[in-house]
Amino acid sequence: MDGMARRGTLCFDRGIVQTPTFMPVGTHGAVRSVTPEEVRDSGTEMILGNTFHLMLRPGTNIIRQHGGLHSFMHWPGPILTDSGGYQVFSLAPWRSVHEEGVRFRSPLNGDVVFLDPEASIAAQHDLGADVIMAFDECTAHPATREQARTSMELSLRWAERSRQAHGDHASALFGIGQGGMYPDLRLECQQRLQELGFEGYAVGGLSVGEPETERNAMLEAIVPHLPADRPRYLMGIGRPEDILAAVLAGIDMLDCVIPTRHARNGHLFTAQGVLKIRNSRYADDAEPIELGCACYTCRNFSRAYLRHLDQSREILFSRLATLHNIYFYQCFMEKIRQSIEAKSLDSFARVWLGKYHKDGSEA
RNA sequence: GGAGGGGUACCCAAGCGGUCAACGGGGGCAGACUGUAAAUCUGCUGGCUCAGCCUUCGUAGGUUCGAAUCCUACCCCCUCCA
Repeated sequence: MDGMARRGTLCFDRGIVQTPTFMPVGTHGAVRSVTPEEVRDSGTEMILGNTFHLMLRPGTNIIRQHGGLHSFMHWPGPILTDSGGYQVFSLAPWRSVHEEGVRFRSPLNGDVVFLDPEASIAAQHDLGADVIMAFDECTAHPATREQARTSMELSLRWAERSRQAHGDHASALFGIGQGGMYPDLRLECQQRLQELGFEGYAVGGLSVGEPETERNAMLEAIVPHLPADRPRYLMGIGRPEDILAAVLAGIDMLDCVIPTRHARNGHLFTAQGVLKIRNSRYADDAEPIELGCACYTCRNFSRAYLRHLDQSREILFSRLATLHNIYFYQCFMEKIRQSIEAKSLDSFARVWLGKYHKDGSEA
C-alpha cells in the first residue's frame, strides 16, 4: 500500500516532467550559485521563478523584451512562477492587504508597488512561464478560524479574478487553496476552486510555522479530495521527510528553497541525515559528503576541503554545496518515483526514514 | 642619548576609581532556516563542586573601603629628534 501516491507525467511544449517532481527555486531567475546546465545535470526538469521579485528587478517588461524568462535566464525547460502571494506573507511588515490587492513597499528602494490578481497574471504572462499561479494571500500561522476564513475568501475572490485575467492564455493556471489549519475550510476552498476551474491545484499556506504532524494530517485529509486528473502542487515544501509525507498523501509537485539555501548555510543532505559541514568534527574528514554519491562535489572533494571553503567564505563552497543538495534531492525524487512504480513506496519510506533519522544528524 | 605614545581576554580594540569577568568587531563553537529581502540570522565564547565562588586588563610593589582605571620601579613595543 503506497498511500495516495501517484506516478505521472506533465507534458509541456518545453518538455516532459516526471512526477512526483521537485522544483528547485530560482527566485530572481537563477537557481542561486549554479548554472542552468548544472541544474539540468542534477536531474531537475522544472524550476520556479518569482513574479514579485522579477517585477521589482529587472521588471517583467524587460524580461518580455528579451523573449521571456526561459530565454533571459537560459533555462529551456518548463518554469513555474509564483504569483507573489508568498510575499504577502514573507514581506508582511512592508505591505498592506486590501480587497483590490496588496500594496508593498519595495525592499529594494521603498517604492510603492501595487500587486493585484490582474497585475500578477499579466506579469506572469510577460515572464512566459509554463505554469503560472493565481494571486493569493498566503495565510499566516497561527490564524483563528475567522482570520483563516476571511483570508481564504479573499484568496478565492482573487482566484476568480486571476482566472478571468488569464483568459485563454496558452500557459497553465493553477489555483491555490488556503484555509489555515481548518480541514473543513480547506475542503471548501478546494471545492470552490474546482468550480472556478484550473489546470492544476496547489495547496498553499503550509510550512508557515505549524507543527509537522498537523501539516501532514492536513495533507492526508485534503489532498485525496483534489481532482484526480489534475496535477497537485504542494507549495514551498520541504525537507526530504516532508516531501515523502506529501507524496504519500498524493502530491505530484513540490518546490522549496531548502536544498539551495541550506547548501549555502552549510547543511548538506545525506541518506543518513543532514550533515552540518560547519561542525568542527569535519575539519579533518577526508571523505566526501556522502560515500557513493555520484555528484560532482562528492566525486572530487572532501568534507575537510568543503568545510575549509565555507570557513574561508569562498564562493566555490556555495556552488559545490548547492550542486550536491539539488543532486541529492533529485536522486531522492527518482527513488520515490521508482518505488511508486514498484508499488513499494510505503516500505521505501519506512526504510529510508529509518536510515535518515538513525542517530540525529550524524552522517 | 633626548622627547612623546603605548602594552586589556585567541586577534583587533573600548574602558580611564565602584553599576567590569570587562562595550564593539574579528575568529572560534553550536543552533536555526520550508511558494528566498537569507553566501543569512540567533546564541555562546576565563575557570569551577556555577542564582555563588575563584583567577584575569605587561611585571612587581603601593595608595584606597574599593583599581583595568591613581602612584612608584622594572620589562617590552612604536614614533620623532640627535
